[in-house]
Amino acid sequence: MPELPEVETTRLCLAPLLVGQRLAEVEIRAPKLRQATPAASLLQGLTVQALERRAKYILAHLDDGSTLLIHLGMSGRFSVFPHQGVAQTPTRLSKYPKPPLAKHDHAIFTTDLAELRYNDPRRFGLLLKINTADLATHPLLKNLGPEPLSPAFTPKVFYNALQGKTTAIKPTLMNPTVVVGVGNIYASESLFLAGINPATPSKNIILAQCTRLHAAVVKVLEHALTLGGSTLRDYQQPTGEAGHFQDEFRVYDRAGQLCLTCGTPIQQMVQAQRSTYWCPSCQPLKPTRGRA
DNA sequence: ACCCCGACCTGAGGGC
DNA sequence: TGCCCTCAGGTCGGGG
Repeated sequence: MPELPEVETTRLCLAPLLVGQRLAEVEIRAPKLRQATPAASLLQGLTVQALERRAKYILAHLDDGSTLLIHLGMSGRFSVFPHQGVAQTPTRLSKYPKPPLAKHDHAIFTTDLAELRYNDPRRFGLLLKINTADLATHPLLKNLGPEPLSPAFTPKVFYNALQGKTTAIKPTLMNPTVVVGVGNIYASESLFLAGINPATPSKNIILAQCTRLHAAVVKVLEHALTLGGSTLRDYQQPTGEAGHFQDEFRVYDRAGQLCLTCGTPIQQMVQAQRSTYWCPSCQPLKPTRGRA
């Protein structure tokens, strides 16, 4: 499910239920996800001091000098269930009473406010406890590029990252050393918005195109974030509500349907073993002059 | 240093 | 109904 808007939506929903709260009970049911999971005894009793996001990771800073690194993989999600009588958080909490534990509920965190369940059918996700002091040099984090919604991500920084790259721009957009948080949906959507063909070699993107693509990435991610991300199949916000950006898709998952801008059928191809969607008319392969 | 590809998993959906 | 194939929002590590 999770690209930046979905992960950030998840973080925003979890934060009021976790920050400042003690993990009174922790149950770890899967010994291994992408990597071995930490024992519950290493987490239980600790207090969450802050909940941050870096790329598609959620970082729960704990009061023993460690951080729980959380990744949702392809199919991970949280569900939250407030305790009865607990004042509602700013987000409406729709699922109550809580159902029995489900298949693939791999971790359960209980605070004074709520029960939070981490579920991930495909187990590409991650729960990893590391020393907070080691975060910057940790192999999973040290090579990450700029956050797309931060001032560090500028057209010039982006342009420089494309130089020398023969790889097509679409898989490059998904390369986290270039920019983080952009996955398969938002890569296709951003390229459509910028009018750039996804097969264009990255190094052939001229500065003007790069500036448009930079703006498109920011716009698409921000728009998706305001709509709670995209719900395909089973993704949901921790409250159980769906996101709504899927109703705004211009190309993703629309193969054969007509382009909403020009009426040309949307095309689908495979790049780096992932589906890419694009409009051959709005996103011509040859660089065209004068397109808005 | 870059680039490509397989691997890691489960489940849903389509074709026969 | 059931089997078999393909596909799915991500990332890592090995080899060229």
